[in-house]
Amino acid sequence: MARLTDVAQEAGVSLATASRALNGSRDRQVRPELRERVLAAAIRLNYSPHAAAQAMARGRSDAIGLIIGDITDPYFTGVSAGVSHAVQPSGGVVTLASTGGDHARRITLINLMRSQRARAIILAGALPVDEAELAELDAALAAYAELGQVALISQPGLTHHTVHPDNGGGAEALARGLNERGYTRAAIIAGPPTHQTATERAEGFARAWQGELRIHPCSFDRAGAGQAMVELMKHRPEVVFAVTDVMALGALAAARDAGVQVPNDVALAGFGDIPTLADVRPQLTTVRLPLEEIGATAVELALGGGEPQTLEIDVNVQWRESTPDLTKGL
Amino acid sequence: MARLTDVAQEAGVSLATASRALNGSRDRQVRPELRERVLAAAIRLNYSPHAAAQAMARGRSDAIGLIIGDITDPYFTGVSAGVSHAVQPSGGVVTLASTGGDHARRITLINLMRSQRARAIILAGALPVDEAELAELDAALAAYAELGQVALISQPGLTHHTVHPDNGGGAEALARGLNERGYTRAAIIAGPPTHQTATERAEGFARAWQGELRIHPCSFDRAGAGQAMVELMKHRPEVVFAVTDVMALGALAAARDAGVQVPNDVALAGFGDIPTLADVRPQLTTVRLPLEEIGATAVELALGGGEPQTLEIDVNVQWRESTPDLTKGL
DNA sequence: TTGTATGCGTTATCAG
DNA sequence: CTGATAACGCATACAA
Repeated sequence: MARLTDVAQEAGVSLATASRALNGSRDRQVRPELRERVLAAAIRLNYSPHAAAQAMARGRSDAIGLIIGDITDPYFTGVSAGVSHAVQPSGGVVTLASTGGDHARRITLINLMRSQRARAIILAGALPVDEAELAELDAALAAYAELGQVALISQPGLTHHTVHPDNGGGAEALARGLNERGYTRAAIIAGPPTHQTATERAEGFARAWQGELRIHPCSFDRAGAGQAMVELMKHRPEVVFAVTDVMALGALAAARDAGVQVPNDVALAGFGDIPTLADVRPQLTTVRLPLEEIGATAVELALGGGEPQTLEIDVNVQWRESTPDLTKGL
Repeated sequence: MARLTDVAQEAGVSLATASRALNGSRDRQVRPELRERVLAAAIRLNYSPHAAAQAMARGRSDAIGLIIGDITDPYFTGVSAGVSHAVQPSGGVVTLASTGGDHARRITLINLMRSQRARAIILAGALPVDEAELAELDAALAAYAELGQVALISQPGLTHHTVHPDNGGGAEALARGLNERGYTRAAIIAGPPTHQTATERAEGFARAWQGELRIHPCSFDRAGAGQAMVELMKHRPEVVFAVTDVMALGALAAARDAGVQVPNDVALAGFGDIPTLADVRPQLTTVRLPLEEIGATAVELALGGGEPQTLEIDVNVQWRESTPDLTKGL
């Protein structure tokens, strides 16, 4: 593979000149004629700059690291798309890696990004509740933070930039709206109590809800929600709130399997408004998270630098078929 | 940020020893006692190896580049998950980037991976049909190929490793099965004639189909498929085959909007079996692509080296509600 | 087993 | 404007 030295030689100029011609360092100019010669030589030799060498010589890298939970999860891919688009203009490169929900792997990935000397790390996904794990995460991020910016997409709690969707507020609005629509007996498919995002949503709902309420914990996925739904059906709630859309879909499938009709037998609401919902019937009421905006905001924060700040992202309820208005007759 | 030199000094050993202790080069051993000292020093100084420096000194990188079309597309995320899992054990790092379907950006990304000196490039997505574009792509890959392995997930046609889902065969099987189920008037929502994957599927279907057939080109997405569906409805086909699931869902939505019922008024089939389908009713007949397997196979091929070879991936039809058997009464 | 010295490809500093 | 040359941080051949 041709090196810059080779290009310089081929063009009959010095290494320094070749570097300046190809890279265009802004303080040094190169005579057009020479520049042409260098460019031509580079093309002739099929030259490709050695990114690692550049990074080392420059002492910095233009990569930004994005760590997500699961690449097949529409929540994360939505955020990733936002990050990707936002980074494009600044010519940055995104290194995407997913943890699969594994704490150890998340730490590993943070250290990996540190090794890469990434300009920033964006970490999407709920913070661990376990004290030891949180401390370990904090330590890993702190170690990185003396090198680059960190932006969290989750809950406030660590001293880094944070993008925080208003989970509690959204769930509150949902609860109030359901009350107004005549519902009085609700149940929450709440996910694990150890999951901060899940908890924020469940608590927000509970805070605003007027009436009977049953809270059923379960695993933070489709299957867990399905099982929870089966259990909850025994108590015949009027409406079920699942703390994520994916879980709401799991609940919907379980209901269908059990011969329970949504919304005739029970109303159902989710959280997130993932694209998948467009093709689901009945259309699901949910709380919309602007995923792309969330990702883009994280990039802004991370690249902007400055003191750590927390940005709240507004969410809003999308009322749809799965939660009909009971006050307007059947 | 602490360098290896600092660690060596702190531990009272030479640079070389520190390197060997932390990295464990296999031909040189380090006395356990010294190793402990180095490890302790590294932790004390919060040392993090400089990946770029390592890459340069070693003359190689352990990153593998994955280039996909769209990160929000379940087809690509499925493949990505497969790649990611397959790479894990070998300790590799995946750099994921998406082209957004833009040819120029794809070329840019290939060159970027070349700059990174990635050990392999996995390129997922249909090859361009445009001669000039194909030539440019070929050139970019050829330039990279003298440095690392290339694995294509698409159609055979370039001299690199290729993972090729049997699009034509799958579509043929679908067509035959529909004939057996009593259908005689079909239509294809075919996508753009310039899209190789779309074309393989449409042609496979046409090849095996016995009876009336109308082929309707459109853009390779949900919206295009919806418009196509509206057009096709005027001709009252018994069954419509959309060349991707996403397009089938677009068609389904369009049908619903037009008051046309699936499968009562028209049967519908897709291609891919993306996870989304689990929550769609009626359950959609489709041709299942084993996405994770496809991704994993690409990794095997790329990391295995050797002469370029093409691996065909078997697909199979999933018969579901959207294409009832007409020969069994209503 | 340990240490010394060299080179990886590039940028940046400093003279010409 | 151009050209030597010294870093950048690490791995490794070679020497001890």
